[in-house]
Amino acid sequence: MYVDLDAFYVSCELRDRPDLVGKPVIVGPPPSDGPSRGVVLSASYEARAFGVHSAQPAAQAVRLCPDAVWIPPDFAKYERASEEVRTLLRRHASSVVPFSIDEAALVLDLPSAAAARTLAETVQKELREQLALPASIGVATSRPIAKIATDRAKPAGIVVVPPEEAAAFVAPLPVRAIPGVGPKTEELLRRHGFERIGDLAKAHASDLRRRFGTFGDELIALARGEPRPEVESTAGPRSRSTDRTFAVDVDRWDALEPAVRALAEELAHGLDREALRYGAVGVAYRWADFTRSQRIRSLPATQGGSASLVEQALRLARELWEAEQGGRRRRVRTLSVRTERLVERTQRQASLDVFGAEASSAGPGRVVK
DNA sequence: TCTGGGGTCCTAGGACCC
DNA sequence: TCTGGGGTCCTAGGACCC
Repeated sequence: MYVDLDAFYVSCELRDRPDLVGKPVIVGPPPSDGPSRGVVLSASYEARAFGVHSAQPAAQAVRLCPDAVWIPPDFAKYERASEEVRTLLRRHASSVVPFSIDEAALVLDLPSAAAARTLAETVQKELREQLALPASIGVATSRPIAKIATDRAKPAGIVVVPPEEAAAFVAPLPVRAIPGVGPKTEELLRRHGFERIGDLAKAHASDLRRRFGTFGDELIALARGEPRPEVESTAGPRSRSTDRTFAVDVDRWDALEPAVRALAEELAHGLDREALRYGAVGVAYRWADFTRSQRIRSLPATQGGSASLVEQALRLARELWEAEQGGRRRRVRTLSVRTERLVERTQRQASLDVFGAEASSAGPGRVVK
């Protein structure tokens, strides 16, 4: 059972501002703060009627819907609401798998489509009445089909796909409706004669695997409506990053350097709050032409704390910058600092790291007691 | 009319090892 | 004088998601 909260950020804000219910509301950088390079994060359905949608440049949304009420984002508020939702969902399923701040799947074992519908109605009603959050719900025997069903249920609807009807349900839909198929893959599929999901059901597995890698097998299973058990992962986050887009594109190292330092410190504090250590550090630039360059380096042992992160990030940022100065000399639009190969900070791992540092300083092949 | 700030997974080539 | 078959790790980039 896939649960997707409708216009989530806006819905969270409307809980505090009931006077705005029924009006075009946009969560994003308010135009009253001056021209921004930001985008719409969430739009109420009243605003969507004007053509406003998430990820749209704010300036464009202002033109489309000049009377919309803009609210600056409050991510801490949305995180709290998301946790309220998960707590509610856990009362109905032993296993709840969160996919994003506004989506989660309940893993269930139900006797019939009718039972699924009854439960979906209960969950939807509780979300609305207890948390004042509208949700769309899809039910199927595989996650991608449940998600597709949820998309068809928006807004505030329920779509249950019984297993024997799954293939017929997806067959007429365009391949773009498949989660994981974006513009590029859509075009590739179209060139191979796959327009609708039903076309994929007849394809040869080996053929699709050759052209689309491991994704080919998933495409066929989905098109044939095959059930797929949900695998729960207990792994923690794999990376953490933080980005800033400059108000004006930057063309001097002097201006870049303090920003790298600030982002690295911010990231380090976030990792510290989460009790995470990192095994690799990276820096990325998005250039004025919107392409990206990245440099990432693995560390000999995991590290924590802001001093080393700042040092590593500055070195990488400088390298990436000098490489560009020897070439196209583009300006930096967005700066990112990221960490990868994250591990939880525990007593045991901390002591192993100390061992690793001593061992390497003692030279290769030595056993340190 | 320009395009945020987070993330995940996959592929591919090179270095290196047995 | 030439060179197999298997593997891991690292880095860069691409596609996609909310």
